[in-house]
Amino acid sequence: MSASPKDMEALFGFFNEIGIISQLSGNAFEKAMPEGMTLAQFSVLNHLCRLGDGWTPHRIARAMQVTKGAMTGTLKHLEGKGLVVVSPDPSDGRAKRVTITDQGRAMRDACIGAIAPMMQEFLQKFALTDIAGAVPVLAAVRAWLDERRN
Amino acid sequence: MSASPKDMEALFGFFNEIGIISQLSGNAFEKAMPEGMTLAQFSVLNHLCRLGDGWTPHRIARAMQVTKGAMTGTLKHLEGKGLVVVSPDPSDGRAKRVTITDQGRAMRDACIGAIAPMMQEFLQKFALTDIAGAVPVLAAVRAWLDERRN
DNA sequence: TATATATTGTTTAACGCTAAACGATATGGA
DNA sequence: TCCATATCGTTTAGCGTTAAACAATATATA
Repeated sequence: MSASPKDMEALFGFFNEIGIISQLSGNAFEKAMPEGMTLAQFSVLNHLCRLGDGWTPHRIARAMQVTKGAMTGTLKHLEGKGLVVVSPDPSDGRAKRVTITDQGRAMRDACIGAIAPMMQEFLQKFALTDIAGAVPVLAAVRAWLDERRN
Repeated sequence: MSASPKDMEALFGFFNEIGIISQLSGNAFEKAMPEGMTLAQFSVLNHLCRLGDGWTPHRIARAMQVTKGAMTGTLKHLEGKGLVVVSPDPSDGRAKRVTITDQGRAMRDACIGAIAPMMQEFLQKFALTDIAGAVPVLAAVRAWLDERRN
């Protein structure tokens, strides 16, 4: 049995909403964050803070679901601002290691603080349970897409 | 009362899933579509097919939640492939009008056909009701972000 | 009517992303 | 040991996006 046009429309609507939310929310985040900080840059800092640093660029790229080339650029920006340090891996001549600096940690905290008011505003409008309720489906879809890609 | 760190995490998780799905799904679409067609280009064609053409670039840009500058580029690509025609508006010297060509309609159909197998695959894994069930929340969030932006 | 303001579309700079090609280094098998 | 293959990071080309500045045209107001 093949998908009816009606089903296609519904799926389209789903992915369309997702795409627009991604764009609008990412934009809102970047407008709130300290000058020059992007969502991609913040995500890396946040990742290093939460899960520890010393990772290779490649492994960070995989964790962020992004290509190596994209990560090269993002790390270059972060390094230029002194928020991370990228040094050669002593045990592997091909690899590098990424370390977050104190400045980087401070910037990550500043970003979270800058975003908090918007989150506040958001929670006044939406019940957290409704939002959290949608996450499992989203996570399943994300996992499927991620698996399918490889 | 302010949002707890736990709440922030949950919200972060929500927007993070959204961002990744947007990126992965957009990528999967573009890989399936005819060579050179992008999601942005297809979206414009689809819009013109479904809601009729003769729109101004600015109005299309608003409908797609995109800046005028972004639409200028997308229309240029579509026009270069002969999929749309952009002509001056007789009644307003500033404006232009966008018309879809027969080739454009054919390309839109080809894109939908190319995407169908993936949709098929998707529906074998996910219940449409689960997906459709998430749409109202997503639409509400999208509406909030859109309104908040202005 | 004349001037100020608003709207439309384009252009540019900066950032993000992918895909593909490359150089450098590791690793595993003949 | 030597060579083929794999992995890591960089670079480039191409597309998408925003924000901001511009030119051209419309509209409204004084």
